Amino acid sequence: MKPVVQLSFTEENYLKAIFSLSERNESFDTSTSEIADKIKTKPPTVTDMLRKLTEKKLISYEKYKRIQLTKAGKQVAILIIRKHRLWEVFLHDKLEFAWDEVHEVAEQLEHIQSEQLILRLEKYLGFPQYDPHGDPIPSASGELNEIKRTILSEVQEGKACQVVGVKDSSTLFLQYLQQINVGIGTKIKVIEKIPFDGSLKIMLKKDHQLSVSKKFCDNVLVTC
Amino acid sequence: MKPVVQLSFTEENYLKAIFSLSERNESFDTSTSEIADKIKTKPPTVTDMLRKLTEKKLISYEKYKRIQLTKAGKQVAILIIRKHRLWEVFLHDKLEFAWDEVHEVAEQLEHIQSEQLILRLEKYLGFPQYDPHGDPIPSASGELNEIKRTILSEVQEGKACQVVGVKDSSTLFLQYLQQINVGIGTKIKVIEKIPFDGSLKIMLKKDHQLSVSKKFCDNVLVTC
DNA sequence: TAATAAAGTTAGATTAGTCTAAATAACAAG
DNA sequence: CTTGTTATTTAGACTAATCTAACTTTATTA
Repeated sequence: MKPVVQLSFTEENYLKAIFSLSERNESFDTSTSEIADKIKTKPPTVTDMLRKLTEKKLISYEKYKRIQLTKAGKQVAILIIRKHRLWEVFLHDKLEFAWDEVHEVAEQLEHIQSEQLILRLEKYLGFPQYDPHGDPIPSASGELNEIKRTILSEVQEGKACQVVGVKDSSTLFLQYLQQINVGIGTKIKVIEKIPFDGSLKIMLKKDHQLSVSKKFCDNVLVTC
Repeated sequence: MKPVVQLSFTEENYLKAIFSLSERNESFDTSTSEIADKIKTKPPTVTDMLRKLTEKKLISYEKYKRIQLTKAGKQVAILIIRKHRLWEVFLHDKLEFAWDEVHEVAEQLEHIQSEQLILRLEKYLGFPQYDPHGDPIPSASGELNEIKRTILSEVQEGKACQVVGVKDSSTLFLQYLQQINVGIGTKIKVIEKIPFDGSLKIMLKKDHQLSVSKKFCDNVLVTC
């Protein structure tokens, strides 16, 4: 599903901002000043842009009311996010940028216009499903898996999660996982986090508690 | 040698255009209308930009006179060309774009701002010396080797050139080269091109003529 | 060398994106 | 339900990059 109109760099950034702000509440909408904050502009600038995006039928909006993306607008936003995340994978996996250094450059790369480029990049990277932050990468047709992955060490105390993969796939690590009976789908509840060494006390089944090291938790991928 | 000022996308394009137009004559200069043609704008637009670039000391220019890059302007232009050509190598070598498809996308990628990105990309690509068209890639400090490489099949009838490398480095091909006594530095004059099958009649030493196939000529890299 | 053509510049207007200051609408709270 | 605060929009102005039309300078050539 290709976007019909050619959008400017700036318009793309507004759509992306509206998308991510909308995702944060039940009604999937946002406001002028929230957008202004996010984009780092002033509200009047946003109002002008809202008029423009409304004309292009990318958002639905009425004066003084809250703002929502239309189906078309959402589609565009998701494709930008797709490009952003694929570039992040490239920067991290191939150019060896640290996971917290990739965002800034990907902000620029996401606006490069070439469908071929993204399709080939995706193939070259081996059709990754998640970016280096654990966020899911939308498909070329705009499907977005909502589930975010993180490492077990970042799960909050008291929260439960489910194993979806590992970072380190060394034999030693995989053997250890088998031994303690942890695999894809295993449910884990974080009982306690020890600040001293970053280790965790976790619960696997009812009453089956276990202590695991920081290193362990850094290599287990989970969803909440 | 980093550019001092932050330049816009557009300013960068003007500098690049002025650079390539200047390269084409003895006096290393160009004119308003040549630039307008190249950038696909109208002459008055160019005049405005010339004033701006003069203020920033990137070109030397006086009303109604011809235009030259300053040392600083040349430096900026060369760094953009460096980025452009490195991206071309990436697109060709890694993403498998054909050599004639890479230019358009590289035109966009060359404006991405991140020194780290380019340094890491260069390393990732194995410090290539030439882009897929045979044009030399400037170093990070702005040194540009002026010699352009091409394949032997593209040398004009009657012209002489010198071997600098091969594309195909299979044992069979290298053995054949050795057998006919062709290596790095060998001088070759193209006597005749046979349009029928693309084969060439070449002269190696005085009176030592030889016929070689199109396939052969496509795999020998030369400079003129 | 004077007339004419070509190249280049100035003047004035336009569009996209931004701003500040002022006006207006929506909301919240006594 | 009126009043005050906050959010939003309008009005008017600015900058960068572009254009057309008109004017000026340079180059050509008869």
